[in-house]
Amino acid sequence: MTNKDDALALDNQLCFALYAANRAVTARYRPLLAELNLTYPQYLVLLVLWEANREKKTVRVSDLGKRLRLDSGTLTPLLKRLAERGLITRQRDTEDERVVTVTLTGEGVALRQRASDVPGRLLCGTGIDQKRMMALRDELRSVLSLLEAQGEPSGQ
Amino acid sequence: MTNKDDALALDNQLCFALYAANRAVTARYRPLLAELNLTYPQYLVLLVLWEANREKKTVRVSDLGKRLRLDSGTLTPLLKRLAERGLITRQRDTEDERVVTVTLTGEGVALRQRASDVPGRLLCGTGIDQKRMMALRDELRSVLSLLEAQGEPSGQ
DNA sequence: CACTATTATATTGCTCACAATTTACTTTAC
DNA sequence: GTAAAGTAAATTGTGAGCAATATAATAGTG
Repeated sequence: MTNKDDALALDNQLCFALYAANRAVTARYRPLLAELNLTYPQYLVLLVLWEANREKKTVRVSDLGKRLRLDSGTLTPLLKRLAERGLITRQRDTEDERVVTVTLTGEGVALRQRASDVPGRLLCGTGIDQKRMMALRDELRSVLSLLEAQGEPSGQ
Repeated sequence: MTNKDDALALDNQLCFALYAANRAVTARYRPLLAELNLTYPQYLVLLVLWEANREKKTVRVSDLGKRLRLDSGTLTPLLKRLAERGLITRQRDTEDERVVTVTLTGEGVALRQRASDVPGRLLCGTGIDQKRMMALRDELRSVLSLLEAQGEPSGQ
């Protein structure tokens, strides 16, 4: 009795803590990203594109999906909005016409500099120090890999 | 240069770890909650209602909002769906007609038992032990309160 | 070469999240 | 008591997320 009550309560706490913390962080980003006219998922996509751009790598929609754990149902409309804003171009690969390659425009590349102070501005004043942040990040990553590891093999 | 590059690197960002871990956890819940015909946010709302029910407390829409950090734009349609399914009732307070009180139906109360094994089933096989889970929960809570603490005072 | 399976993206439909606005009611000030 | 300010939900509109399905192209099999 108390066991299952506790289980439901703790469950409540951990899953809710994750859920609430995630939304609190994105809420912090919102005003900063609004200055760049970006949403949080759009910013994440651009982070991947900026990184690839520096390494002269091409990025396909499926690459973004793997990296961000998002499917085409989420990415396609998001990328269309970024394309409409002139930050990226989407074009079908001529080699394999199933593939769509995403490329930053000049404007898209330029936006990187305007975004470069976002991470710094976000944390300043929160009282969360670097070391603690990285420890939490590492713990979350570890949990993520545990969650992603199993389920795949046995799952249908 | 390298500093700002590192800061903008996706993998370095706490926010992405949080974002991905949160979605991975809700993805784990999804099949379990689907058996109860519930979504994850609906489950969170019910956790609050079950708790309040045990303490014989009444819950208003605004109480749910405070607890879950959600506004009426999210809660109203969600609660309407739960009401349509016969799990809750929504009724305007006669004392103060601006207020809507949310109450579990018998079916809503009964669902608690069917949900009681969800937390146990979720974690089994992930290799995440209780102690670690609680530490993570505490750290997330602490970060959440830091994020929520400041911003309020200066903000409009 | 036809046939099947696989892969990559797009589309549709449903459910959050949240900003901005609206509606209705209550409280406060005068 | 009436006007103004404040409060509680609901509504509207936009942008995710994701399941399920559709479309189209490639790869593999006989």
